[in-house]
Amino acid sequence: MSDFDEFDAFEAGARQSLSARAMAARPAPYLDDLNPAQRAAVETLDGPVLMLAGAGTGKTKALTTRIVHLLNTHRARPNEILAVTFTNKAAREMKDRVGRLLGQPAEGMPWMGTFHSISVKLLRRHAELAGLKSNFTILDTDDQIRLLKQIIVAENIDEKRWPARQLAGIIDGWKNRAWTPTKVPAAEASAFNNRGTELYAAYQDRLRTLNAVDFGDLLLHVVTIFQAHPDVLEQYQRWFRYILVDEYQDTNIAQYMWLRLLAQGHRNICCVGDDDQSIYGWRGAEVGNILRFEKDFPGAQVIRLEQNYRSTPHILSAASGVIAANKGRLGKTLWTDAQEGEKVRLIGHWDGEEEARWIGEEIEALQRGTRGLDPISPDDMAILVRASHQMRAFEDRFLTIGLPYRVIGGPRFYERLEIRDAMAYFRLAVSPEDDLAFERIVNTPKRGLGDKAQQVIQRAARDAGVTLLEGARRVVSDASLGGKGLAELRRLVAEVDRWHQRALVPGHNHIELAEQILDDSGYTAMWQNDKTPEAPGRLENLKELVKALEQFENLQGFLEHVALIMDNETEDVAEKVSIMTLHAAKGLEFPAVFLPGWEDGLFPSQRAMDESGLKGLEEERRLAYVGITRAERICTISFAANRRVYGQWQSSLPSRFIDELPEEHVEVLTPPGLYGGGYGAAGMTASTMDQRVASANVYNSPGWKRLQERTATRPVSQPRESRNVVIDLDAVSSFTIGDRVFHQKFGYGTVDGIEGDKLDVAFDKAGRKKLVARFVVAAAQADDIPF
DNA sequence: GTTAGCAGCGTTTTT
DNA sequence: CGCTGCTAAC
Repeated sequence: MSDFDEFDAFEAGARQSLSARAMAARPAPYLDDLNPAQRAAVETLDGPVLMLAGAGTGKTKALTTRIVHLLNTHRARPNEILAVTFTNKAAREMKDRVGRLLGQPAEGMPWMGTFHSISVKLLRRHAELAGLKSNFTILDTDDQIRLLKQIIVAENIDEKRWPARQLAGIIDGWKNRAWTPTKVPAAEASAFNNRGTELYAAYQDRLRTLNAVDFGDLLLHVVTIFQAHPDVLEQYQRWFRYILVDEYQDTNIAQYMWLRLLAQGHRNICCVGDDDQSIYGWRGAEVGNILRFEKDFPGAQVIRLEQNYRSTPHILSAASGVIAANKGRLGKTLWTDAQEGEKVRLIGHWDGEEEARWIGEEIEALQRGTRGLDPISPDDMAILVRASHQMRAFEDRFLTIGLPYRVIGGPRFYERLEIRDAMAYFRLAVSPEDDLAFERIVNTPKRGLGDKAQQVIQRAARDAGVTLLEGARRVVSDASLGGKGLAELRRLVAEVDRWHQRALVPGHNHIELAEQILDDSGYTAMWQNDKTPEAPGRLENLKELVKALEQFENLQGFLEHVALIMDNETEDVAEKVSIMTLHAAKGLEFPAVFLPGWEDGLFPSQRAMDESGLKGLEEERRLAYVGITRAERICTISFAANRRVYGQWQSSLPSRFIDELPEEHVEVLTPPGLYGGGYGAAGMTASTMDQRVASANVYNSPGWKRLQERTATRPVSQPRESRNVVIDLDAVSSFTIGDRVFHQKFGYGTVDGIEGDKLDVAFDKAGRKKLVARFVVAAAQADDIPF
């Protein structure tokens, strides 16, 4: 049954009257679970509501309980509630929790999802109003850039000086502001060498021809349809009795307009957010949306959730102290009942390597339980960095000491080359007219169909006004192409036809078909024959892709799903420390959090300050706030005086955010090996330092001096005599010098030396690394991962 | 058509 | 320093 069936019946006048108001609300035991503010947020159902929910104040609980309350009081039926999130993860969590509260799966809530997934649903229904067919394809960033590149080249613009990536950024920015090509203000006319708007229009034309949309279009088309067709808008305004929005501080202008238009009907819109956690301004998010809420929605009630259930008072106060330096906040005062706990710990290091070393040891100490603290599992610890390149130092160190870790947020599954290639094959099998998919795979694997051959196909297609596949068919029958390429092309066309025929059969085995496609096309073989370190992993990923198909009825359903779901959740069981960016950490919490790299220029990032001035600095400060408030019990901030940046040593001052930490909530730790003499003291003069950083005048900065004044005498985590290193004799003895080995991250290499449980490996691509033996396998084992 | 070698560059990234 | 992406030579 379509999600629109009931909606259509409603539009036809067959809606049953909601007996809600006549009916007494059923008992609501779920309300007893809430604090007064949460309860107000749940029970204030009518009219606009802004729920200002600080970090760790039970916002999701309030939001989900509110939905349950709406249902329980019969204010709305499940399909009349529009509940919008940003991420699929958040949508999933909301569904789960509503289901749990209801005691049954929240299946009947078709309008609970991300901005994008809901927009797709709306746009498929009204595609013709945007000049599209309802089976349009959704391009990801990669396709988008390839398309723009084609346009730029076609316009004879020097792609070097004016890269497609940049144009994509400009166009995205415009779409985020809900500007169609004709609506781009004159002030933007100089964009992209004065040709921005013109190329934007060309790009939109091309998308329409391809029956495709990019991510920005999903929102933009819906907004423009609503604006141009009040009758359509009105239906939805009437249908959605209650609207809920999560992470409102992250909405951009287009999303804001989308919401405003829909909310004009019943005016029951509840936005949840925290202006202090707005960290996506650079991506088009407008903090202004949340700051302006009361003006935008007159009569709005603002409910503050301020009781924090996550962190200790010291951590909370430290975070509040930092964020207090921002101007123009709506303002909240977080408080907690929790026990005092540890102060926020602050430590300076000589360089980035030492910082990584110290954190590694500290993690092991926390894991064992030191200084009267209960042991903390590595699963409950996280290292949050400003920029992903900071992760490397930790990975290197942790590999050396054998500390298991996981990196959150790396390249995502569906963005990987091999997955995108495979998907292009599937797309072509489902819709042979998908020219972008055809282009992608026509010479992958190599079929001797290079630029020249592809030009011939392009021309044939354009001349006849047909798709590339049809163009290719003509080229084959005319034999307007030479030798090997022609034979290969003939084969490819025949194969696509065959796949398509099979894909059309209702109830066909799509998993078998997918495997067949990858095998017939030679794609699997391509990676099997590839001897680069990545190849085994790629085959593994392809296997996973096929496995993912099991959850769908056919390829089409799968492709539809994947276009919007780009997440990569691999649940692994081992206890591991998490390493991720501060951005990726939003919404998460950990008993122990490490915040390294608090140096001016790195954090706050120089670039953010240069490009966005005070606005940029304030966003960085919010990022600091997000970081600190991730911690439940232990929060450790650190910085390094020296760091290698792009191969050059650079020294920096402690972050200005460190100065903003209220002293009474901070304990300054002394790094091992430095206590006694202290920082700046005689033993650390330039003469004994690395000459490369001798000119740095770190030790006279106000921040450094203040740091010293605060320095407590208690040193922590001194190098320990007995480290609980378990030497895995099997692992040690299973390798000898000269062995070929394989490592998940570094690929293939040769064992060069063995010291205890550590191997010295010269990797083919990644260089020399010292790492614990159990992180590598014999190369022969990695060679034949079957597909 | 493929590949080696070099110039250029270098936050954050929910969909 | 190390990666990406293009040009120039096989």
